[in-house]
Amino acid sequence: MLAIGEVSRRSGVASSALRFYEERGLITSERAGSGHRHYPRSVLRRIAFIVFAQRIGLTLEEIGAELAKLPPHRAPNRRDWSRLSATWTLRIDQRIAELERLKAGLGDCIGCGCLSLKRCKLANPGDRAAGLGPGPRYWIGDQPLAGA
Amino acid sequence: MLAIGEVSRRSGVASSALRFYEERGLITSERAGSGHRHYPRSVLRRIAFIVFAQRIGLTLEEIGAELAKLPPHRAPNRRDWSRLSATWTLRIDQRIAELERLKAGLGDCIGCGCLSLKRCKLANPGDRAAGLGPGPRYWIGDQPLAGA
DNA sequence: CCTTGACTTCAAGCTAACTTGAACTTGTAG
DNA sequence: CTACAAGTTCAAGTTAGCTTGAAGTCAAGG
Repeated sequence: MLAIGEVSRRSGVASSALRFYEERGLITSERAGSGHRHYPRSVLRRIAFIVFAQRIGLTLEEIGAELAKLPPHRAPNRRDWSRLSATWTLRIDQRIAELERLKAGLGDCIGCGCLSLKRCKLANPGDRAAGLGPGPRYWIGDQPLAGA
Repeated sequence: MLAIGEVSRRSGVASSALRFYEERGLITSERAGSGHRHYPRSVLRRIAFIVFAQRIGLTLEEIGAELAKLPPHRAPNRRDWSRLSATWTLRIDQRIAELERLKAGLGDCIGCGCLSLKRCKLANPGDRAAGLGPGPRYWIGDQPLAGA
């Protein structure tokens, strides 16, 4: 069992962040009689997952949903983890594809002045990986005219 | 010359956002006697640039710095724009490379439980494209032990 | 002239993901 | 026993990128 400071040092994630993750239900801890948190070693793998997932572009809420799929009362094994990461691979590929499209569009769209909202769909609408807040962005594929 | 509502409709960017961009120096407007903003058509291309750049992962501050490189008293031409986007291509490639590393690391690191801070450097330290706030993240390449 | 809608400014609010500070308790070393 | 580091909770602050609301102005149609 590890104290919060120990986990923080080993993971590189601040203690305050760990408490925050716990509040959000991403990790759990047992409490000593004193009230101090104690973590099993396996929490480190869980934290690694969180950090990787963030880097890929998932929100903490999404990450929480993924983690909830792990077996509740058993230490996750290799297969459990790889099942989760399978969906990531898809997301990563989608994000890469979007970046490739953006790259290709740099010359075509900004360079040439093609600002037609109909022609210039560089990104797939469904992608929330880059999570840039609300508000329509026709150029990035939000379908300005079709539909509603 | 276009009114702010017109620019908003054509670009898909909210009027409030346009005012915000102006406040941050990303775009400029002329004022009618009434105080209303009037934009030249060229502002649309500038806005397109902003939207694309955000999608790639640049902050508004970085975008402002890029836009500041455009000729001040002349409408930017194709070459001007492509000069700017040249640096983006590099960023995009770096980000793609990071995503590829993450993808490759999914199985290796989380799957197998390799949580060693020394071995598990999946991302390049300098990359701010994903901009996930402060705090060290050893696993993503922040060099925990070397250096200070 | 009156209404309506588009515009103005300014201040405050929002979300995500944390951090920071205050005030307090616990565990350990000397 | 006394320090002091490390832990606790809770509330409030931070940054980015806007949005929303209040209060008021301006322009065009009837």
